Amino acid sequence: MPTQPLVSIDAVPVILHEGSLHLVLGVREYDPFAGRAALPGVLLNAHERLAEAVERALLSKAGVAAGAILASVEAGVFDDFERDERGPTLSIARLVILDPNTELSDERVEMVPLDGLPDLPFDHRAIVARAATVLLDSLWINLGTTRALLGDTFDTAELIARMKELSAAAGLPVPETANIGRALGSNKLLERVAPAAPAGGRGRPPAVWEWV
Amino acid sequence: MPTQPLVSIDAVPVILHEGSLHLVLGVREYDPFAGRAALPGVLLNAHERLAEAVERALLSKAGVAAGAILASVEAGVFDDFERDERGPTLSIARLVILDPNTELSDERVEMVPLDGLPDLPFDHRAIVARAATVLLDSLWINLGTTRALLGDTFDTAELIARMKELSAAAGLPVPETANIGRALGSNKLLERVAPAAPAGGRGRPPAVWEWV
DNA sequence: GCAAAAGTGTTAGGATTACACCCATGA
DNA sequence: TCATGGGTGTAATCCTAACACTTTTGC
Repeated sequence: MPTQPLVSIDAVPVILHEGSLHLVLGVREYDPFAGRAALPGVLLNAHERLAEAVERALLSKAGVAAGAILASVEAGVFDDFERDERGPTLSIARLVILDPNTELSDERVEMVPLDGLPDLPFDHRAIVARAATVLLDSLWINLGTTRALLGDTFDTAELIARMKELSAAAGLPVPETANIGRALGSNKLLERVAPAAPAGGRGRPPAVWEWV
Repeated sequence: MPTQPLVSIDAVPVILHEGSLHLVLGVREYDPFAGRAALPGVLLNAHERLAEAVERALLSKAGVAAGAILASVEAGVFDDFERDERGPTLSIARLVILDPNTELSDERVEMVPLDGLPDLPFDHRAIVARAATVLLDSLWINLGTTRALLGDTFDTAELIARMKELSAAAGLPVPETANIGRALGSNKLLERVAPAAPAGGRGRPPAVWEWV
């Protein structure tokens, strides 16, 4: 009976890419699931801090530098029945919000939209769902993650898009959005500002908000 | 550089004892902190399930049998700066609600009231605070833990007492309690029933509730 | 009867929801 | 000028917080 634990730290890296939230995956080099895109994860080293392991996972599995991390929060601990004998049996998941300006040029990196996730190896699909739920629940409660997700200035349409994408990834019904602009208007942490760009899409341009 | 992780599973076992919530601690047999009461925790074994490790911790550190566990939920993952070189650097905490009828006869076991916690070794004080916060937040949301905490029938005074004890352990201000009985009356999962015992304390006896 | 403990009445204020309708933009 | 995407007006509803007051108990 072995006495050393097998624990992996799995990042759930989320990035705003071409106007929608994407999951950043790394193509696995080794079995199991060699060649398939999966959450960047590493086996935890002794005396290694959680944040260090997350950075190591992002860098070694997807070529993402630590500086790209805007926020990182706990997303749950997962037992995985399905894993092979050799692999980790326990996964500590951290939701990571990446800077949208990050260059993701590593050849192993793969981005998939949060509202159209493919099949993922291991129990990574369930982990992503939990992470999305955690982020949704922490909106307007954890201001760090909220600001990291939305940026310093954002408009109502962007917020609604993020909520829909996260709800899709979480497997939750599409949220009500009718009165969200009003709610933002009465949020004392926000201030309505004039749009920077002239306009973007088709209809009436949404209200733009800035953190005070 | 060692490559094996040191991960401990720490139970935060809570039990209703003499009318108030108590934390179940185990007196440590070995250094560090030999002789002091601490959360029952074990180093995670390879391929061991979380639930198994929690049961092992309770049995081996406090003599509590697995059958006493009414509910068990995740309470967070903790980095601990302060630990000695030899010890775990990462702790996975699980809140455990124990059956109030459990005989705690093990000589190593020690019970301390949640609303009057002593100093605890390691970062156990912070872990207990987080666990209490998690349980408070999951009241009426996670019905499993809620029922485990309150029992099949309970009265309004008991609920208020549990909320106060948990708030104290969490380091939160004492909750408002003026309209709680009303809220229970409009909860469709509960039904008001006649008190079983004639009466207990001094003033007017509280309303008794039963899960439908 | 008195004090303690808890329930109940009542009210004001605010939040939520829903729905209809109006406004700004690009084509 | 039309379709589109969003904002705004408005009212019904519900929830919340207070605070005073009443009820039920033990002593």
